[in-house]
Amino acid sequence: MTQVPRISFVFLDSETTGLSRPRVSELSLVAVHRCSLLQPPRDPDSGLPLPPRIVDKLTLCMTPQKPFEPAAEELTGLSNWSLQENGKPGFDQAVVQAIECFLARQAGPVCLVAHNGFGYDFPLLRAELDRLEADLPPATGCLDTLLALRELEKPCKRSYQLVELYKRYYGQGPELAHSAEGDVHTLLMVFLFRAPKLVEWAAYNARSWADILPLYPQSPRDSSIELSGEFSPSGSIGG
DNA sequence: TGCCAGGCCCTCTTTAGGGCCTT
Repeated sequence: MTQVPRISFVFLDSETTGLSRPRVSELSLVAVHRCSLLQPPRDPDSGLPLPPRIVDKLTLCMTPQKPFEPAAEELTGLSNWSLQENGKPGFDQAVVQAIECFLARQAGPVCLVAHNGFGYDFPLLRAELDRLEADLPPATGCLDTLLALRELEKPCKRSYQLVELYKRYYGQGPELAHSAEGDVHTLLMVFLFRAPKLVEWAAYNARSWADILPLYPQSPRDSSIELSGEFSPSGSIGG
């Protein structure tokens, strides 16, 4: 059997204001013991993996200080109004500290796992951290299940949307979709279905967090939004 | 004023174009 370095896997999903220079509105991190990934409990009838014991979980909602795109607001059920009304601060130093503490609790090295992570979640997290001049531990690894599963299932050409993968593996749709916590659970179950291959794949193909570039560069416009600290619910910024 | 993502992958490809994937 191939020897695979001992890695802690942390599953990550973010909800955002949309697809154009997005800001994070919700972030969810889930840690599962390595043995739970490789030897999960299984349904005695179907043999399919059952949800494993989650050992650490962090879900944070935050006011993104940028108007939601209508499609994102409808999809996620979050809005600038609801988040601000509930007094949720933005992606600030407290969020950075929460992430740092969460990762520090895991037996290192940590490998973050996200679906389309290289194209979206990781560069987005990098952009948010850059804005605060913060960073993650340099030894942090990154695994993109979209890239990995496309590679492992070649020549499969069917959809690789997270929900479609879940349906394909488990024969039904996930219970929760388009909340960070719901999607991270869906991601975890998709990972479990292919866990031995993905764990081995990660050992040789995970990228370093240090190689993740921000989704977009910081601009003076970002700073002006930040400094204004407010936005109008109608969508205009700063008057 | 007007526009508004972008990287990756596949193929009817490579001097390109279109679809996928994330919200």
